[in-house]
Amino acid sequence: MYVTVTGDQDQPAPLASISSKITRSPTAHLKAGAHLYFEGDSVKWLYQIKTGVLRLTRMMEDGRRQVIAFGYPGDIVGFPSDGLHHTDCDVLEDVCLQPYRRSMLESGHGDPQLHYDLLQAALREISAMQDHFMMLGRKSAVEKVASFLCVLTHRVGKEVGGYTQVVLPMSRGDIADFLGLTTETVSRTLTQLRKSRIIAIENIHTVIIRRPQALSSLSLGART
Amino acid sequence: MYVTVTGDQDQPAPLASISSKITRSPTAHLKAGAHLYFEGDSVKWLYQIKTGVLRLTRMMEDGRRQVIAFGYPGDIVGFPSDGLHHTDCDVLEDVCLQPYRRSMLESGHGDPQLHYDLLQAALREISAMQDHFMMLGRKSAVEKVASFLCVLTHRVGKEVGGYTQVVLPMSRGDIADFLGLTTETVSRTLTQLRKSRIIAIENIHTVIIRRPQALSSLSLGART
DNA sequence: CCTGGCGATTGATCCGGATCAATCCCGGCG
DNA sequence: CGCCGGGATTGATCCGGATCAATCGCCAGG
Repeated sequence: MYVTVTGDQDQPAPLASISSKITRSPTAHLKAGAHLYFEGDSVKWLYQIKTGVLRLTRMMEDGRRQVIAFGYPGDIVGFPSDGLHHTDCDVLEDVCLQPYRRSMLESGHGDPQLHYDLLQAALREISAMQDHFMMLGRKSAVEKVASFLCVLTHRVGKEVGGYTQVVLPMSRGDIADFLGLTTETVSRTLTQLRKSRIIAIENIHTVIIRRPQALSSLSLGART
Repeated sequence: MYVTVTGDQDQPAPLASISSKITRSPTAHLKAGAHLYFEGDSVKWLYQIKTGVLRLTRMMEDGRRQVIAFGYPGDIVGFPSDGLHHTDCDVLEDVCLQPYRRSMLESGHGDPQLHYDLLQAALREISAMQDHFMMLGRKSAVEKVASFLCVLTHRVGKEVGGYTQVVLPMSRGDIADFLGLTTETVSRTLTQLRKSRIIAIENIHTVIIRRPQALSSLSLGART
């Protein structure tokens, strides 16, 4: 599953322990900035993220960009459609990946459990994307940014001195292209959340969630 | 696959001929207005639409609605996530449905071909939804409406006197909630397309595509 | 045939977020 | 240490689409 708002936000990281037969290949390591695949490439492998962060994007001819998802540990990326990748994928923060042959998803001969797990990951992905539709189509800027921070809080927040710390390896522009906003609006919204003492900005890539409850209310549409 | 903009718009209707072993149950018929399932229901069946049109929706507590997809003949609806439905589904235009047991997707014992076909449908769905992200996050009102009409033209357009006729069984509000707009904006945009002689509005539920090429350009971002 | 009602259209105005335009901040490098 | 460059922030203004508000059009029911 990707970083998207889900109805019940406390579901465990999916596939934390995927089937562990010998069908797995050795893990791959990639540095930030590396590309995992491009739109149009034919799919040979799916990847489960062990550590690090990926970025999945799609572009229009005129350069407009949509970040489809950020891939965090536990997520599976690379699902084929008609055998091809339909997004670009590159590395935001050094990753360690567990590759699985595409055939493990599509036929599963030899490892039914892995086949099942990959299928379930695909199905969860559909559900997560449906939630993101609501985000893109119907939420205001504040609701979008608050939702984004809420999800990250639950997925990768770390407890530090009573508060939750969230690292944002992506740029403001990436967040904007994920939420359907501009960099300026993302920046202004973060400032606004900081001024209302809901978050604190430790540095450009680190925020502290000071009032998680308030953030959650905002993400659902509470005014101000 | 659902009604969503895909990169290559002329791909054949997916699963037009799904595996035809005896594992299939008798078809079901439902009248417009009937509900097929609700969000939170546990999934027992998937359905392939033979004829008619379905509407998949998701709601926020405060009543904001997102139409996730319109289901047309050939589409499969009802993919489970954690065994549950994550949208409501109701009937816009009388449907004839071919049900498949959920187990056919998840294990496929007894009919590997059907299992494979359902999986491919799920994967195509992921890809279609990614395209819709670009629509919701990055396209203008005109681009959204033009894209919507383009897709319907290719999927369900009928040739009538040299032009293509498209039937819209859904209301303007449904279209708005699908595209992340308001009814008023959808209505105004259709009027605008009519005045530029790109479409003609035969009646509320029927439009004629007079200049498909112009419509397609608009959907990709051509100005005016 | 008249009437009521609801969705669609059209008009007027408002406003949230985009756009345009400076700084600011910070990290890398000479 | 000072300079440079690119992302982030902040400010001023603009504009596309939302909102508020009438009609309009069409069909169902008396």
